[in-house]
Amino acid sequence: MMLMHDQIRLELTTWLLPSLKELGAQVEERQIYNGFASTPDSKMGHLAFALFPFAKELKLNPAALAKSLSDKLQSSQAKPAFVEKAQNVGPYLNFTYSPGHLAQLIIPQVMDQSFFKRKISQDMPRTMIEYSQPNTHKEMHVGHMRNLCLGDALIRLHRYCNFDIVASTFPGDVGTHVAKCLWYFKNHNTETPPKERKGAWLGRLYTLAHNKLEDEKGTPQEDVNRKELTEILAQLEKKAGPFFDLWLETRQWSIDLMKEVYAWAGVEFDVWFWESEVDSDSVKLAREWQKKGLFIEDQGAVGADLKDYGLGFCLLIKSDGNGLYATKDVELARRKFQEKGIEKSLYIVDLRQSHHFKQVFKILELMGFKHAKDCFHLAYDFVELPDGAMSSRKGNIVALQALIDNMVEKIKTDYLNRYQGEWSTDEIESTAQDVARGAIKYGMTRIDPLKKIVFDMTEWLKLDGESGPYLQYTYARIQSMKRKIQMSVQADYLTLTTPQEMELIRLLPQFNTVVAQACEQYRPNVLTSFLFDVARAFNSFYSECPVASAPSGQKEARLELALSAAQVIKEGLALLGIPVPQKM
RNA sequence: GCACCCGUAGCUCAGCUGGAUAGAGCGUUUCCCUCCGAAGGAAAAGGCCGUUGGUUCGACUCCAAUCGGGUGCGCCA
Repeated sequence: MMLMHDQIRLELTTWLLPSLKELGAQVEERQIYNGFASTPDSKMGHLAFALFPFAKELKLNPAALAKSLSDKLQSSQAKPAFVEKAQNVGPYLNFTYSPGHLAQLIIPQVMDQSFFKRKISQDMPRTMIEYSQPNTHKEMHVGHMRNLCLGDALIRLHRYCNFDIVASTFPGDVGTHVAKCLWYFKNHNTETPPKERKGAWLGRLYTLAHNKLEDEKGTPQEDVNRKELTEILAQLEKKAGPFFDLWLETRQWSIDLMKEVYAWAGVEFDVWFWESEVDSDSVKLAREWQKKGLFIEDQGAVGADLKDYGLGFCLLIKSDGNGLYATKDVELARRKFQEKGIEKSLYIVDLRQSHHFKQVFKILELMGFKHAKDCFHLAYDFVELPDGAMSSRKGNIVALQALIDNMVEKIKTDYLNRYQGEWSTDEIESTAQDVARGAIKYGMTRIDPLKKIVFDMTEWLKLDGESGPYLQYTYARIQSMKRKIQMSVQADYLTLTTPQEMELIRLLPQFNTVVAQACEQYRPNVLTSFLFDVARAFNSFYSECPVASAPSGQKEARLELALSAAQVIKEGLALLGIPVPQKM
């Protein structure tokens, strides 16, 4: 359960509760706590409390109730220090903050990190988040990156909110795509494998294989090809023969590629499930339930008839005796709960699989699996190119490693090479890498998961406006201030009075609430837009409020405000897996 | 045919469990580095929130219908 952790709302709640009760309302703390909303304009106050629901209960005019409440509050002694005034405006009670007092409350907590350690929730179910299901023998592209960034961000968000999270991945290392790739490798390839990035090279062979097979459809060669592929699949099935050996070797190349990508992205999995490992057990499980009568035979194949539930027919065992993706997912779900001791299971897979997961979860339910209700598919829309969908079969993909190289190069030539001589080559390189991480991860998480992303390379290389580098730049700017400005006396927070200071102070304490919301809604973009607001507020403050030249006391307060903004940005970006450079 | 997702400014997107005058970024047009980092800031222009009904004191938000786009629906994963 999510807790009421926002100190500002809590203090206001405590203040309002007695007065509302005196007025006859049957209210609980949480109702009030959840009743605060932002005002349309800071001139009207900084936080609003709408009286509609209480007026309805008391059968009063909301505006009149707001007036009575406001009157009662004037005589109340418990007014929080950060409230400058509470004013009834129509049906609302609007609170205007005193920026200095709010700063006094918030800045020390942010500076000593205690703000980020508040308990946001308790008793949350042990949850497995499965994400990143790349195929071996194919190249990884920007589409995979969306899944990776989304999954990683959700894991970090959940952990921040006290969830016990098990991160898992389920790569596809068996199936016809593998056979096609190996077939081409052995029978048609003339190139020698490169020394580095073999996984990417192998992925390109897959595309060549696919195209060759397509081209030869309808020719006498088609039959030959099919027989060769069947033989390869048979060897993989038996786990013996030259193709099995080749599979072992090339599979590792793909795994190396995945691991390189994961290392670059700072992603770590607690559990790796392999399709090849659940394959045979999954078929056995399906056979058992066929005997129990849950799955039926039809046209030589076996599956679950889900027509009563509007889910059609879910095929589980092909007429050749092999299982399918759904078969594996049924067995995998069993393993997750029974072997890993989880209480909730989240699957991050693109929305094309929605139907698949509905079928799988229904089958689990029909099998009497008590955790069927604890399985959730988080569907996200995929990444498209300006000229349409990406497909490794067609080969029109933006390869991940190429994208990263491209971006790093661009960052160096456009920005960082100007520091040559001043910074070491390593510093330039690692900063460029971090900025590229920022650009890609922010770009992938800033869009609502349910909306598609059109990947336009030139747009992504711009790095201005609402982007990861904008936030990183803001952070680096503040670090630079920190290096240059000395603090000599105690900060006098009450000197913080400008609208820019107010706006920034008002935003910072919302961090935990925003993170909780992003987590609950599985939408990291809630966090990205908040961080962007903070950075924008800071940059506005920066241009309007001189720090170094401010009188002592105010100088310290402003610097601490800036440093607090930097802390929030850093913590927030960390939840998106984005590093912050000290300079850039 | 059925199901799911999306439809807000020229483009890309925000808009919290319904609430006060719908907001950003990019692009366009102007300004701002004798001052802590211009990957920055300030300002202007740009909207019948796909359409039509309904629920409500109140709808971009909820419901229904409809149009447009996308994706799925038995031997791929």
